[in-house]
Amino acid sequence: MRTSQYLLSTLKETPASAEVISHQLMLRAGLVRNLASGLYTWLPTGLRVLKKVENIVREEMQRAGVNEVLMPMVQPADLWEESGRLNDYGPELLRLNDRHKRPFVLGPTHEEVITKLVANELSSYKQLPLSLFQIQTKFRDEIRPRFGVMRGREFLMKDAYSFHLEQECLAKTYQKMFDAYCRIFDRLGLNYRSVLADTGSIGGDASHEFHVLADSGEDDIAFSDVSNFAANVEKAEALAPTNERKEPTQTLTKIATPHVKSINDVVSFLNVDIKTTIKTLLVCGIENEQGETPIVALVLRGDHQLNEVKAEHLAQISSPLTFATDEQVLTVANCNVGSIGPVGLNIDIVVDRSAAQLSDFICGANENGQHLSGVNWQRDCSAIKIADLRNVVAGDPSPCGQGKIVIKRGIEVGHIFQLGTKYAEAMNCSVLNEGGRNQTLTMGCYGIGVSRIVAAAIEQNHDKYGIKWPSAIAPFQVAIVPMNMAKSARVKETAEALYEQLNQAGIEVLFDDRKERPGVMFADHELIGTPLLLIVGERNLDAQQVEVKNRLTGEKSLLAISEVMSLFN
RNA sequence: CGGUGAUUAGCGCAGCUUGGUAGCGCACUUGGUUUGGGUCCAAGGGGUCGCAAGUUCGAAUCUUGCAUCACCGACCA
Repeated sequence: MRTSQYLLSTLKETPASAEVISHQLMLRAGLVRNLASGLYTWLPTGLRVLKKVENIVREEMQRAGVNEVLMPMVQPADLWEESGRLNDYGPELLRLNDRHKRPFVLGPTHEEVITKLVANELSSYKQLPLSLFQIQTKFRDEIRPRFGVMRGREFLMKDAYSFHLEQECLAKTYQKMFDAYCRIFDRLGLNYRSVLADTGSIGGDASHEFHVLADSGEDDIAFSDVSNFAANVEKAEALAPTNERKEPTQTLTKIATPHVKSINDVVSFLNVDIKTTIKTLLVCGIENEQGETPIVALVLRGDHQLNEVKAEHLAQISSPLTFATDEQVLTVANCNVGSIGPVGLNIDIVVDRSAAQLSDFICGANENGQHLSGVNWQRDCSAIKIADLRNVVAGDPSPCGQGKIVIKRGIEVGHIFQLGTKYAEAMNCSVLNEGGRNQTLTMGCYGIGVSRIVAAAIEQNHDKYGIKWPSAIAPFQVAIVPMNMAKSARVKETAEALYEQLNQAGIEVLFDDRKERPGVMFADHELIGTPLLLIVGERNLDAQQVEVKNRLTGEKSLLAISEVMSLFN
């Protein structure tokens, strides 16, 4: 490709709307352009990278024996009615009507469509197991699109689905997919980790996420500093303290705490250690037969944070987690938020393991402007349940039993689930088994965020000059940068000959034939991140040499023109 | 969904307080100059100042409404 025929579209200045480095560089290097919130056009350079990622994913899926299909992005709402997700999925699901007023949705994922397909196509256990994948645009009406293509509303995803008669077989395919994912991220040249994940609303038995480690990531990952344990913080268990709870030494005392509303207020007003305080959160429970929603109290140590996923998993808590309204709080606790405490509270109380370990602690008194000190479980408040409710924090013992927790940020680029029979049951997806009986299939699903990987790769591979592509996904393998080609016939001839030769060899080469000063060209190619530059100039032509510059290492060396092809062996 | 801020040329911004129909840098066009790290000089093109209404002789500027974009929050005990 010649730059004179190519939409380079690099920018000198950073558009004000771009926050993270990958978004800034994707705009500056001319990879994408914003159309509307969360919607992006892929320009030629960006599309080249996207296709590279896509092809690596495709090759590894095929190697793992997964069949490629392509399903519609627009799906009948009926299908979603059938699976029950039309209501469950919420406002992220974009709904629309066709000219006949028939309801449709834009597919945020394709479990319904694929399960329906397989239900129609398969009839015998002999056709199992079967795995299918597609690489396709998804649409999720994100509450807050941000960071460019990292969290766009429309994005490219590889989604795969496997179908099995037995859990055992699913587990095997799951492992195979896990291995395929490792190969994919290895080939992409990314620094990634597989981590234990929550199965979320999808349910199922096992789930792993694949995260690219980067400070701009939106997820917290908990690692052990000793073993290879890694889990999403949503999932990581906070172990119960091992030491015995201390006996009460203080008497229960009410203290006036005017205008004290938050834990931080309590700590500074009373000048106490935050670890001697607890906070009480009121949330909605499961609706009972009378159609009433009971309120449940969740109790945490002051310095700990509620893990919503863990809370939602509790039998008596409604999902999604909903906090009690101010009116409900007043009814239940006789006070406003900020003064709630477990003592004397006449509702279900679930206490986090760490909070349950405290003695002589401080909490709200269920009376505005009042707190209690010297509070002790059992003596002052006995009807409690204990559960793991909090996020792990750095320094906690690792749930694997070895080492301490370290927390790092990650960008979720892959997620695999053992789904079980949820969709197969809903969509009536079954085959005849060996005994001639109908048997519902069990499923796995496996996603990779193809467009997100492009952004994640940049987060991990850049410097102050621009992008440093891992060579597997670079838009071009090499750029020819001629010095003053307009004035030097020799330079022009040499550059043209090299271009011809590289093209013949099938190497992706960008020939910078613009009439620009050297500095402009160098800056553009460094921004775009082409791994190799071939610099052709009068200076080295007498010796029949070109200069080779490596974008990743910054190394420069001279190479005989006749030896250029040796760079690509 | 809540809060905050923004919207003036392709991009980055100034002008608004104190109303008199727009300016800077980059980019772009033309000519010259320069040519191994974003040359320099000169001339030029491009904006119904997000949209709508209002106040006024007169609105980018004041008022109101709307739209879009961005950031923060959605943990409050």
